[in-house]
Amino acid sequence: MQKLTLKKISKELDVSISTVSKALRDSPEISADTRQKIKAFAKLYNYKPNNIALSLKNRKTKTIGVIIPEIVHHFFTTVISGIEKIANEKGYNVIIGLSNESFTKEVINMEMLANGSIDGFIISVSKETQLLLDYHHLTETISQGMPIIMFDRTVQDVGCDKVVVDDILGARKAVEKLVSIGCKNIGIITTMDYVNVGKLRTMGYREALKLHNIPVNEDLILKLKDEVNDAGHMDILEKEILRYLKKNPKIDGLFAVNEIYALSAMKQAKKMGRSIPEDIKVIGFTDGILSKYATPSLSTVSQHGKALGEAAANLLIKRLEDDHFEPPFETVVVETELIERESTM
Amino acid sequence: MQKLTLKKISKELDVSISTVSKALRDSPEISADTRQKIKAFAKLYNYKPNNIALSLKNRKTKTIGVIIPEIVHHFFTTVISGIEKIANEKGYNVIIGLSNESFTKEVINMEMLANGSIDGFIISVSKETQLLLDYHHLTETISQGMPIIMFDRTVQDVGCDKVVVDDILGARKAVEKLVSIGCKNIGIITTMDYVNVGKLRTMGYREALKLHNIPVNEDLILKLKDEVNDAGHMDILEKEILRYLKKNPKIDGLFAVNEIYALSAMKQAKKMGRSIPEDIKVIGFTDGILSKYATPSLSTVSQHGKALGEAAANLLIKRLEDDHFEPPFETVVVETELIERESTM
DNA sequence: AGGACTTACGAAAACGTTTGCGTGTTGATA
DNA sequence: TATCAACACGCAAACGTTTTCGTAAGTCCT
Repeated sequence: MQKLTLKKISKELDVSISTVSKALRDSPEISADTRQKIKAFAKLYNYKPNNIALSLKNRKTKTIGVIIPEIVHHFFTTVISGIEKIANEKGYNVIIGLSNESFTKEVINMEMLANGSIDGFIISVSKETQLLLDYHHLTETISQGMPIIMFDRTVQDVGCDKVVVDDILGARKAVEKLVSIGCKNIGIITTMDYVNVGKLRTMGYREALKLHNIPVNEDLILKLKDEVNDAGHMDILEKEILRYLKKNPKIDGLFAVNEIYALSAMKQAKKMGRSIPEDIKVIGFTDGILSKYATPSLSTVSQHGKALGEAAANLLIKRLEDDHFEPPFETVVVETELIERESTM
Repeated sequence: MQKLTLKKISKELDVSISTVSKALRDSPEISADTRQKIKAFAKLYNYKPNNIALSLKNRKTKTIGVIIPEIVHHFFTTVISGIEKIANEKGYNVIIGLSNESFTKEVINMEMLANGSIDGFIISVSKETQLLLDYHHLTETISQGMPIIMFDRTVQDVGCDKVVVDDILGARKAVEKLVSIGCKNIGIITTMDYVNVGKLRTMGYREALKLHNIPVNEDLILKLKDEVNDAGHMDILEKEILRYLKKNPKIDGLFAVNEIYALSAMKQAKKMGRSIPEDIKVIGFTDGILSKYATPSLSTVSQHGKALGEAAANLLIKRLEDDHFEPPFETVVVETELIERESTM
């Protein structure tokens, strides 16, 4: 039994297609009699209008495209769940494209979707895009009249709405917390500077120290190359961290820009015979599942990913429904929250 | 600058729409001359055919719908990444619907997508659906000529392709491992029976014991209610587990049907002064991020989620491209793998 | 020069909707 | 009885493609 269409109904009931359409939409043009008949038939055979045809007619697909670097990542999934929640409430679908941190895949994915499949984008750009500084795919999409909302990994020079977490403030609050509970030698484990969020969180770290008149010791800043993040290279990551900890034995407080760095650090510290939080207090970034179930559980800066996703979706849908794609653009800042757990108690 | 269409090109170049279409598709009907001219123009202004129009014409959307209970869940995200990989390779898009473990949302989501938006489904049903045993949305979709691939949480009585992990065997291998390294009192922390995978893994546990002539002690089987999985109810979960461990002090081996149960158990055991793996060896299920970064790192049964997703996507796309939606249906079993880490060393 | 072919293009239908407009039938009114 | 609303419905266009078919002009042959 194939899908029912207006045409089939019209044939079956011996009326015209337009009569069927109007009847189903309760047009007063159609007599109550035939209206009932048609609606009964449609209900009986469970007629549902074809979305594609509607999309073509209305020039709206009611679906939004989400482009993210990776999906096996707790933060991004929370963002998606927020997007999906709002989208669902407002009758939108969510189509997902993964860039796998590759510029090319990001471009291809966007081009694939930009040709009518979706009404607008929500995107967090790949690391490679941040490196190459090539944003033509973004600007071109926007100039073709398709709205984009950027989140988390945003790029300054593209004009569009953005939803960001206050990385600097979040990091600052974390480090200040460490200061306030008595840490004298606070280190940071972070990423290379071209990763936007890593850079910002490092800035927050410096800010906090300056604020408390603590001189910044560059030795205490460990910048990890991207490669160590690969699942396969966990050993390298751990070795780097171990070396860092050994080289800086006076560290009594540690701020890591993500969970993995934080947990690895805790593990290596324990291996060195130092206990947490007694000897070293640790705070991470991103309230993922790891922090919660670690032993000791990890204090962390929550980014409220779901709220972020909700904000992005709301922003996009508002633009779409208002049919207003021009500046001024908004930048929503989602507040971070320091969640205290065992690693700083 | 709005999107370019065939019509606009045709107007601009003063030819007919069909000429443009044919020229762009390299039809020999069109003279080399005009062909070049049209292609140059199209390239210059970056013409891309409208996907929606193509979908309507071809009655194919080249997108596949994925319905899962939750996205903030490592296993599901790995599955999605596998699906997306294959989909991407074959020119398909992936649209995601979240049921949040609710039957109603599952039905609504499917109905929303089934009306032309997608070519086929890949689905893992919600717990509520498993409880209610109501599969009309699945069977109806199939009878309308839309193929469905079920994975992980499958239902027996729906005729369609399936991709499953061998839960029984995986669990058996885990428990046998515990036996082989000398555990005499092996407990299991599992879910209520209506959760399919929990039930199967419990069966595997029983099988393994029987195989080694170890009598099953029902006290050692802890079945946790679903509610304790909510992020907010972690304390209840931990209390339940603690009570269980105290009631069964002789436990020296523990098999948990998911990571959270396993990690919580390790934490509570440590709290009781028992060390892992010396006093209690632990194995979990699902090779998530928690297992890898736990301290001690957790031995676990990997389900190869990505491979599972790839298999599902391949199965679906094969059906779609072959235009063959009838039985016989396949059931692909993805092998599990026991990953040994510190918790059993 | 007239017929048969080839070449090069346009018209139109189809996919499934929605909607403005035209039109035949009815009943009422003058 | 002629006029005219009101009513109830059908036609056709439009969204952007692809593709089949029709056809005008040009070429070739006898």
